[in-house]
Amino acid sequence: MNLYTSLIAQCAHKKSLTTLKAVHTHILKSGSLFSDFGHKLIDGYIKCGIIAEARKLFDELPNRHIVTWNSMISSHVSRGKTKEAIELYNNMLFEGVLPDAYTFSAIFKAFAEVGVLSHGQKAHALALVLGFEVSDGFVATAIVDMYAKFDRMRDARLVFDRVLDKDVVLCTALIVGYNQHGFDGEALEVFEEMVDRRIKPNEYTLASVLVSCGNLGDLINGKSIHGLVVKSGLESVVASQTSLLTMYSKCSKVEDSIKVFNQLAYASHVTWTSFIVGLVQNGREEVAVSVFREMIRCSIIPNHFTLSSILHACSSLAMLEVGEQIHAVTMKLGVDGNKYADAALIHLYGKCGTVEKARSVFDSLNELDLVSINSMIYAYAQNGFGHEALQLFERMKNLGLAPNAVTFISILLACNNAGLVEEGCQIFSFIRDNHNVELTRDHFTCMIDLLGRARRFEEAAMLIEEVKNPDAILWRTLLNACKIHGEVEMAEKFMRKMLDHAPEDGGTHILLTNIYASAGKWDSVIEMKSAIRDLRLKKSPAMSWVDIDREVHTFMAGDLSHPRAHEILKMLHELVEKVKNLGYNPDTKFVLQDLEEEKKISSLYYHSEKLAIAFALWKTCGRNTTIRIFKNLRVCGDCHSWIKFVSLLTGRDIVARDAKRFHHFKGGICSCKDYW
DNA sequence: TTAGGGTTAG
Repeated sequence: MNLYTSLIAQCAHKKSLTTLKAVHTHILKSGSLFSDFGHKLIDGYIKCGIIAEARKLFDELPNRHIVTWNSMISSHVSRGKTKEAIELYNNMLFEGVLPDAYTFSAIFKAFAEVGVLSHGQKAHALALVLGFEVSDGFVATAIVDMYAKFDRMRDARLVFDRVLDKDVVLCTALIVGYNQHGFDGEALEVFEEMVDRRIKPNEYTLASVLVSCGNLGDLINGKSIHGLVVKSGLESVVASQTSLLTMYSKCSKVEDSIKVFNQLAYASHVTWTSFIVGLVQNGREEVAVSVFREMIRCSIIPNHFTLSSILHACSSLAMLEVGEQIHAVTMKLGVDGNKYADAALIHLYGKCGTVEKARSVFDSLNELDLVSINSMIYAYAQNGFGHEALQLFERMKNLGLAPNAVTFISILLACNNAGLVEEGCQIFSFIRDNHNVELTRDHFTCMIDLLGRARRFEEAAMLIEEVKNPDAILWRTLLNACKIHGEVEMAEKFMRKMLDHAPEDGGTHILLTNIYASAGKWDSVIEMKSAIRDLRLKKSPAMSWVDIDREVHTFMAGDLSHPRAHEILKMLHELVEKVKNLGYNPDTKFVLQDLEEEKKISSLYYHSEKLAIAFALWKTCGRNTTIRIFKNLRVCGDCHSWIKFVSLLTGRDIVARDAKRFHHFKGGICSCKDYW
């Protein structure tokens, strides 16, 4: 008997299944009593990872011991077979075997995973009656963790407070619960409490509190916990490092995050991803792309977290070609089908002005959800496809999906960019009557733009009055509408009102200067310019860029410093002469300087978007690809008209993304139908 | 012979 016991123990220790099976057969042949060795064999099979065989023996075993029940239950839980674990637990109670601390520490995880709170609460009551809740740290931790997973932080806290001997794992479970539900302040409080009680935090604790510091932007605590990581000798623990660099990037200390990453001896795929995410969130998209390439070179496989982040980096910089390469990687890795990655792809194609590609990703989705539909509506909105956006909005409602604040911003933007005034007003009143969605400043900005551009200035101004603490952006939106319609007096009236709220807003001053300039009121322009000087405001220079063969070329208005300036100017003059024959007439009201007419015309020619297009046409001569240019400000009316003629003249499709939206020029027509 | 907590995304 002792020989079998020790043999089984050896097999379990070495995880040697073949020997275990041989011992098992030997026991059966020897005629020894199964009840004497059953428990040992079951333990052996569990340790060798063969749960099915353990279960078979368990079902045949008479007089099952509590330890064997516990082993069966916990082995099922740890392998994710939660339903079977709960079934075993219920059988155990049915047979009159009372659970102990080991049983409870395993079973609460199963209830949390299956998602039936009431069953978990019933087991909690039993643990309470049997006296395990306050006396056993393992049980208490499992209950705290379960309540946290059910989003019942108050219950978790009540249990935590009742426990007599709190240890590091129990405290960490509560901290994690708080941090995962957005209660970062509470997480830090528990951390301070444990430090006061002289409970030593470990790598699990530190990883979590660092995330909370990051979420709170609390660099002071973050840095002192960094010190603790070093002091505790946890610098080489990957999760602590991941949380550290996340903390720094969330506190906008991207350089520190880079420093942490560069000092790592090893980085897991999670660490690489966190690093990339931090870079993207801090506007370091280009660095993020090169880090992503480095990650691939190091044979670290990206997952849907990584891919959706890097796709967002491509969206921000409108890097279509790189984005397409990452789309291919996504497909190769089978990550397409993940809702976050798919939404990021739709977003990318929308941001790059390739709506048909966004739609093709959208059409390939097996299941539509709020995020994918929002992404598609936004793609339509930016590109001026108002009716398509509205159709999708209807489809969303028919599917029974409730629109959220993001949906409404996108749909209002869609109405705005397509000039669908009545539709926009209807949707805005719908949001007002629908108490599930709160109206934000963004919704108001969109409506003010829509109304202003439809010359409904008074209605727009009334909307601004409705907003608590209106910001300068709202007024600037209205002033921009005045500019489009040449309403100088109206603009002055709004400017006076606006100055009460945001007297030092540079954007508004510049806008009013431009309104005076386009109306030819040069005296007022001079006055405004001196006010702007007094405020020490700087106007951001107009800039356009174009990506050709993976190289980005940037152009500023009037700047002829490009190494190919000679070719660009030659092409530009040729284009201007040819489009004039087609009917292009330079419109000098877009020149915001007091110059002679002839000088005004030549200053129009050197607008940054014209330089970028001339360069792109020269560089891609003989190809028939779409030209994509990007501009930091809004495209000017004269350039808009010029590009239409150029698209007609050359037969090339031109897509321009300005600060607000896309313009697709084809055969002399723009997708915005001259409304922007 | 049996047990607990962590890091990344829209």
